[in-house]
Amino acid sequence: MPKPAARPARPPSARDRGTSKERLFTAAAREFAQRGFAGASVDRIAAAARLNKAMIYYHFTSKAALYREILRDLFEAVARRVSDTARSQAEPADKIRAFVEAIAIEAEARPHFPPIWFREIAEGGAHLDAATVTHIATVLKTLGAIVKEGIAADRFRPVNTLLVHAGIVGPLLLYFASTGLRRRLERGGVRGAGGFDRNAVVAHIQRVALNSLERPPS
Amino acid sequence: MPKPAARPARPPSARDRGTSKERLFTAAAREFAQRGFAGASVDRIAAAARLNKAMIYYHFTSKAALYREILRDLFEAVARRVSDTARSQAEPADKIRAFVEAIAIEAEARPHFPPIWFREIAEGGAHLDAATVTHIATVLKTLGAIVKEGIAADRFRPVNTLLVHAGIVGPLLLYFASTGLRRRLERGGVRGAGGFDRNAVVAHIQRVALNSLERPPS
DNA sequence: GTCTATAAATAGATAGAC
DNA sequence: GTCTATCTATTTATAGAC
Repeated sequence: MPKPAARPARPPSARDRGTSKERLFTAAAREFAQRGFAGASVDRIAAAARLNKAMIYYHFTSKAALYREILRDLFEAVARRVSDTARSQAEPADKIRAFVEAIAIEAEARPHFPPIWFREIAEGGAHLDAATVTHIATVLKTLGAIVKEGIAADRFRPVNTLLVHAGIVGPLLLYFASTGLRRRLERGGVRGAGGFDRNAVVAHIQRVALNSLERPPS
Repeated sequence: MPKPAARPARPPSARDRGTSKERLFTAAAREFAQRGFAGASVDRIAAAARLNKAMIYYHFTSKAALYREILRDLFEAVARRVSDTARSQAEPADKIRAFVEAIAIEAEARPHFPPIWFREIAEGGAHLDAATVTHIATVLKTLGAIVKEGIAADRFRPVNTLLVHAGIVGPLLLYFASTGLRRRLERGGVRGAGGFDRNAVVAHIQRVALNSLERPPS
C-alpha cells in the first residue's frame, strides 16, 4: 500500500476496517503468504476482503501487480527501519543488535513477511521489481556499513557482509516463518518445538552474530 | 522414489536416463522447487520427462501424492546422512562440523531441497505425511543428542537445540536456495552477491555454530 | 506401459449495468 | 466504487484404445 493516507475518524466496526483498497491489500498479503503467488486466488482474496473480484482489477491492474506492490511495501518498510538503525551514534556492536531487532520487529508487524520472503527466494526473486531490489540492496548495504565501521574501529574481524546477513536473517526468518510447522512437529513428537520465547530467539541471534564478528578483547 | 532398485546396465543415452517413473520423479522435483506445489503443472512435469500426463497417474496416484513422495524421499535422505554423522566416535565439536557438512551435501546433491523446504515451511508443513515428520524429528533429535553429549562432557554450554538448529539450517538453506536471487541482486547493483565460495560458507557456519556452543577454553 | 480424448472444475481477466 | 455475468485458458483427473 503506497501511503496509508491520513483518513478521517471512522466508526471502527469490528471487521470492517479500512478502505476497500486497504482491505484487499491486507487480505492479499495473507493469501499470498499462505498459498504463494500461484496458489493464491483472486476470488478468495476478494471474498476475504468482503468485496467482489472485479475490485482487485479496479484498484490494482492484475494479480501480479498486486503481488509486486505487496513485495515493494514490505521491503520498503524493512529498508526504512533498518536504515534508521544505522544512523545513530551507537557502538558497532549495538548497531548489530539493533539490526537484528529491526528485522524481528518487521517480521512480527507483518506476519506475511517471512513466508512471502521464503517463497520469493525459492522463486529466484522472479516477482521483484526494480524498486524492491533497491530496497533489498539498502538492507544489505546498511549492514555492510555497520560491519565496515566495526572493522575500521578494530572491534570486528573482517567478515563477509553476506555471511553475516545470512547468519542473522536465515535463523530469524526460519523462526518466524515456522510457527505453523513447529506446532505440527510438536504434535509429531518433537517436544519443545511449538513453544518458544521470542526474546530468547532474538537475544541468541544477536549473541551469535556478535560472536562471529567481535575480536576477543585483548 | 522408494528404492532406486538395482537396474541392469543400460545404454546411458544422453537425455534418456532412468525408468519412466524415475524420470517423472526427477522432473517433478525440479518443477515443484521452481514453482511450488500449486504452481507446478502435471502437464509440464510429464513433458519434461518426455511422457504423457496420464503416466503420472499411472505411477503415482495424484499430484499431491507425488509431491508427498518427493518430500518423504528428501527427508529420508537427510535424516540418514545426519544419523551417520552422529554414530562416529568423534569429538562433539567435530560432530557439529559434520552435521553442518551433511546438510550442505544433501542441499547440493538435491538442488530441489532448499527451495522445496522453504516453501513447505511457508505453508506450515501442510503436505508432510507422518513418515516425513518422523524423518524431520530424527534430524532434530540427532542434533539434540550431539549438543547433549557436548554439554555432558563440559565442552558445550547449555543451549536450546532448536536455536542451534536454526543457526545452522537457516543460513545454509538461505545460501543454497538464493543462488538465483543473488544473481538478480548482483545485476541490481549489490556487488559480490552472485559469486560465493561454497566452502567459505560451510566453514563460516561451522565456526559460528561452534562459537555459540563451545565454552571458552579455561 | 503409454497414449488420445475428454470431462469437470477453476483460474485470471473484462464488459457493462448500476 | 461496486456489482453480475461471462469469456477464455488452464487445471487435475479419468476412460479407454493400443
